[in-house]
Amino acid sequence: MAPLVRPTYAVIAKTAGVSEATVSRVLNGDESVHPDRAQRVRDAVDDLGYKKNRVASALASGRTGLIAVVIDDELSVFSDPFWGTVTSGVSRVLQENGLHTVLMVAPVGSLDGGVAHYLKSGEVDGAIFFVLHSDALVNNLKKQGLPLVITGTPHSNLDIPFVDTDNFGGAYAATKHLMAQGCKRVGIITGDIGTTAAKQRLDGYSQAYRESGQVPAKSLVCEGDYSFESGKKHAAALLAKHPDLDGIFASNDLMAMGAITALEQAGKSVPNDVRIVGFDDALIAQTSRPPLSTIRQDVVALGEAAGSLIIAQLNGQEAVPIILPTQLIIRESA
Amino acid sequence: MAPLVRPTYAVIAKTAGVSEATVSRVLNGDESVHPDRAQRVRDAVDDLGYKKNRVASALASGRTGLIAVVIDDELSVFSDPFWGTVTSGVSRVLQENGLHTVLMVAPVGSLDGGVAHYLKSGEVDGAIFFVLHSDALVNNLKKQGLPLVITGTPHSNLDIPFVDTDNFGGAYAATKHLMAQGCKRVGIITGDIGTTAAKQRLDGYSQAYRESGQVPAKSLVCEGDYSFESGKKHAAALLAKHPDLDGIFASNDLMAMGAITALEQAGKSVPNDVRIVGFDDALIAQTSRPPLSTIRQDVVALGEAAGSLIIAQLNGQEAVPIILPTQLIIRESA
DNA sequence: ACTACTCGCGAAACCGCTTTCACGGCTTCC
DNA sequence: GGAAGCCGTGAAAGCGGTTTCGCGAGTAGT
Repeated sequence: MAPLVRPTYAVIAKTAGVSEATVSRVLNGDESVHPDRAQRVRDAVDDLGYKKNRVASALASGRTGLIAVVIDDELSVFSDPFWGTVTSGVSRVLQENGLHTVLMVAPVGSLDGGVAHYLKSGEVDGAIFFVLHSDALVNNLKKQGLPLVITGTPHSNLDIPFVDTDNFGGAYAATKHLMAQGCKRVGIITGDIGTTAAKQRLDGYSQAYRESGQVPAKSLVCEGDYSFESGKKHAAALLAKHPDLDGIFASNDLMAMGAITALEQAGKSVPNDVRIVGFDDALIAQTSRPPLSTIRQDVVALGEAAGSLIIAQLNGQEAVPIILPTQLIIRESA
Repeated sequence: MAPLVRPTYAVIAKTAGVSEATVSRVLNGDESVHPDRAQRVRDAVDDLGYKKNRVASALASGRTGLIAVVIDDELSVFSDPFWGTVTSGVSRVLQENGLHTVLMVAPVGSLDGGVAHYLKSGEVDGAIFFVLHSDALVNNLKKQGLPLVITGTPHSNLDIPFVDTDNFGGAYAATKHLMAQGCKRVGIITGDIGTTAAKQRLDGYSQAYRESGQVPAKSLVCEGDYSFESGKKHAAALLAKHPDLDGIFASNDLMAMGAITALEQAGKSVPNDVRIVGFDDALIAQTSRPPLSTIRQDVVALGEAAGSLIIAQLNGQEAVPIILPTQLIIRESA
C-alpha cells in the first residue's frame, strides 16, 4: 500500500544519491543527465511509489496542467447532449496528454466576473470556449497570451483557432439530396440566424438551391430556434404559404421532428408528400417515426479537435482552424 | 487595464503598510485584525486589482479548491444528456462556493491507473463519482480521508454519502397511476438489473402491484438495457405472452418510446389499448407521439445535491445521503 | 603544457501564499 | 506594584517542486 506521507524530491534524491536538481531533470526528461544516474533516480521513484505533486510543480513552473472548458451560458446548455459530448471528447484528448479539464458553466458576463478572473489568474494553461456571447473576454485573454480555442466559427475574425463542423457542406448535401429525390420546392427552417452555424447552413441550402437552376424564395426560409415547437410552427407556416411544398431541410433534428409532427397533423405523409432532412444525427433521429434522414456531425471528434488545438499551442506549434466533414445519413424521411 | 505582472502579497503589504502575514489574515477572513488595518489592506487590494494566486495558495495550504467529477466509463456515457445535466448542477453549486469542477471521463480501472493517481495525489479536495463500477477505489480514497460523494445508491453499504432519485417512489407512483386508470395487467421493462436504480424501480412497481391485491407474474417483468431497441423488443414480447396486456411501465423514456413503436406496429393504440408510463421526463418525452406520461426526476438538483454534500464535508459538517423526490407527469400515453 | 570550452551536476534562490512562533504592549488579578 | 494572561502583529520557516548559476572535471586547440 502507498505510504501515508508521500515522498518528496528530498527523499528520492537521498535514496538515489543525487541532488534534487537532478531528480527534477530526470523527471522532466532532461537528456543531459548521465544514463546511470537517471536510472538510479527512476528506480528510486518506482521503489517509493513517488508521484509528483502537481501543485508544487505548477507553482514553480507556472504551468498548471489545467485547461478550462468555458460554457458561456445557463445550465440549459448542458441538457442538450451536444455540449456534453463535445466535452467528453475534449476531456479524453487532454487526459491523454497529462492535462485536465476544468469545467466552467456560467454566464461569463463582464470582463470582471468570476470566470474571467479565474482564467486570468494563471490557474489554467489554456481555455476552450463553447458558446461565445461576447468577444471582449477572449480578446482580452488572447492579449495576455493564454492559448485559446473556440468551438464554432466566430462571427468576427478573431484570429483565434477554432473548430467547427462543415455546416455549409452538410446543408448543401442535405438540400442536394432532397432535390435528387425529386423535390421541387424545399423550405428551410434555420437556427438562430445570429449564430454562424445557422448562417452557414442557410448558405449551403441556398447554394444547392441555386445550382438546381432556381432561386430559393424568401418565403421558403424560416428562422427557428432549434426547439421542437419551432420546427412544428414553421413547418405548418411553410405548408400554408406553399401548398406545393415537397421538402424541408431543418437545421437540427429536433426541429425536423417538430416538422414531421406538423405535417402529419396537416394530413401530409412523410416522406411521400414531403421529404425531410435534419441535422446532427442525434439519438432522436433514429427513434423518430419515420426514422429521420439527417446530416451526421461527429461531435466527439469536434471536442477532440478542440483539445488537440490547445495542445498544439502549448507545444508552440501553429494552430490552424479545423473544419470537420459531415455525412449524409439516409433513413426514411427523405 | 490590469498590470502586466500580477501583484503579490509583498506589494499589497508594502502599500498597505502592514506585513504579509496580515494581508493573508485579512484575505482569509481572520477576524483578529484591527478593522483599520484590514480596511487598508482591502483598499490596497482593490487599488492594485489584486487576485490571489490560487496555485501558491494551494501549495501552502494544501487545499486546491478543485473537486473531481469522475465518470467511470467510456465516452458514450455523455451522449446521454443525463450525466451532462447532473454535471452542470454540480458545477454550478461548486462555483458558487469558490470551487471548481475537474472532469474526468475515463475507465477508472485499477487502483493504479491515471485517474486513481490523480485523485490520490492531493490535487483535488474531493471527488464525486457518477457511474461506479468498482468499490475498490472509493474505499481506498475514503481511507485516505478524501471527501467523497456517490451519485446513485451504491450496492454495498460503503458508508459514503450519496445522492439519488427516489426510484422506488417514482416507480410506485407510475404503477399506481396505471392501475388507477383501470389497467389490470401491467408489465415492466426494467433497466440493467445489476444497477440499484433499476432494482429499486422494479421494487416500486412490485409494491404497487401487490397493493392492488395481485402478485405481478414473473413473465410481466422484462430486463431491458435502457435502449430504444430493447423497449421495442420487450414490449412486443410482453404483448405476445399477455394478449390482455393493458399497461407498461418502462424504466426510462427511451424504452417507453420503443414500447410505443412496438405496440403500434402490433396494431395496438396507446393509450386506448395499452397505457404507457416512462421514467426521466427527458426531452423526448414531450416530442413523443403520443406525448409520454412519465416520472420526472430533477437531474440538475441531483448534481446540486452532490455538490452540496461535498461542501458539507469540506466544512466538517455531517453529510447524510440525499434522496430526491420524483413527480408524476401526466401527458397522453397514460 | 597552458588556456579555452564544454558538459554534468549540485547548491541555493525562488514561485506566492500560509502558518507557526514569539514579542511588545495592555489589561487583569492578587 | 508585580506576576500572569491576552491580543494584535511581524519575522521567518515552510509547502514541494523548478531553474539559475557556477564549479570542477574532461576534452580540445595551439
